[in-house]
Amino acid sequence: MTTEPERRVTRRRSETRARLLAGAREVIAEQGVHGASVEDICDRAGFTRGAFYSNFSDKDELVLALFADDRAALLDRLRAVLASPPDDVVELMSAVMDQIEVGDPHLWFLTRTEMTLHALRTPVVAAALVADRAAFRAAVVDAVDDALVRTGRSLDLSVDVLVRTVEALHDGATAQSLLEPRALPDGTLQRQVLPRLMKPTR
Amino acid sequence: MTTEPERRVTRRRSETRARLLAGAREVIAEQGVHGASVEDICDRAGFTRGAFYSNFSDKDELVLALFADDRAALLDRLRAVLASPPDDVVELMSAVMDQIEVGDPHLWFLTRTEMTLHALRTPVVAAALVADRAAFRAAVVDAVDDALVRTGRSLDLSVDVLVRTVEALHDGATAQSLLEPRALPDGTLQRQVLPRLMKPTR
DNA sequence: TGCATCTGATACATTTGTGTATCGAAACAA
DNA sequence: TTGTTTCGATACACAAATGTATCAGATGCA
Repeated sequence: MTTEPERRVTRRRSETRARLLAGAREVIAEQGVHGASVEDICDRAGFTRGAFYSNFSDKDELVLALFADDRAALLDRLRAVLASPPDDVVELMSAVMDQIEVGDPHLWFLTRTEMTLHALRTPVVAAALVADRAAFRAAVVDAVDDALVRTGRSLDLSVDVLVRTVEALHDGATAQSLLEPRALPDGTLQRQVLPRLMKPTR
Repeated sequence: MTTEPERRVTRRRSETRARLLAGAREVIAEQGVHGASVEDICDRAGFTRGAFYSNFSDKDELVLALFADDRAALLDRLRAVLASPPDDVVELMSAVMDQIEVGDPHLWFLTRTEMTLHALRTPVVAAALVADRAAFRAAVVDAVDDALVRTGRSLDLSVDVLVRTVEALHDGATAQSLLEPRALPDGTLQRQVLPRLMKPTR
């Protein structure tokens, strides 16, 4: 075992890194992972490529960092909600769903979709994404089970299937809402369909 | 109004064009619209860039043609199914859903997702996509309404919302199935959830 | 068959993107 | 402060992609 170079990270550096990631998120949303050049990203963040290559070895590394950040942030938000879960399971699932998407739906959807595509094309990324999603589902399943026990009710649908369905529905519905904001305001479909999926019985 | 140059299209030419489109579909699925170079596409189709620029003015034009083809083909398949619709509405919707996706799910999903992303970034493309989807939904809604009248049943859910939900669910579920083919074989989620969404009543 | 047109390959010029090397300036420890 | 380390800008070399011009051979028509 050799000791690490032990580089200390200055405040300036971590802010530069954060700004580069934020810039990358926007540019990638606008142009896609391939379409976004390193130069585009730096311009957006207000740096030159020197700063970029000082912080990341190449674009792949930045993209990985960006996606990993997003997934970690999602898990954090989820845990925050599940810390004090509502008793009503429909409310609970609504609250969970609200955490999936945060900030501008456009930016969120494009980033998430780019992440999915990237995963489908890159097995290592797929593995990481699948693992994080499994953790997400497991946490929700536990919370829903607890709530059911607490209130003495039950669902006639596997909770795991329910969570997967909610995820799938949310993704697809958001795509439609972004394409037709007038005809289908964001969240409309989800709100109409979710209660119908889970009719708890005593 | 000036008359068009009136170029006649030889058999060879249309086959070249078709092969270029087929090559483009594959390469774009693998690398995304931006990631696919014109040269990549030509290699895949077995041509050089000369053939490409003889048939398309640039990559944008080819991408537009590819997506337009896909949408037209979908509408054709739909009409074929609706020519002899089953009486049972769940069966009917299943049959419709089967037409959405055709061939290799991987290729299908990646192409469709690239199309959605492209539309979200390009208003003109979005308009075309939205129009075609509206036509799709309208056709399905009519068919379902007919079937309901025929069998003297009714649904407790707007048919338009139902169709949108099925589309959304199908997209999201396919993404999950591609990422986790073992845990969630293709179509599993759809088959479990669809009947639950539409409980026809007398 | 012979002629005119069309098609797609090749070669070139240009643009765009990547990654590295260098160095002044900023940040921090003493 | 002063000395030392780290950061990010600039400049350069190289690679990849695009689009145009040209032309030999294929194709279709008379």
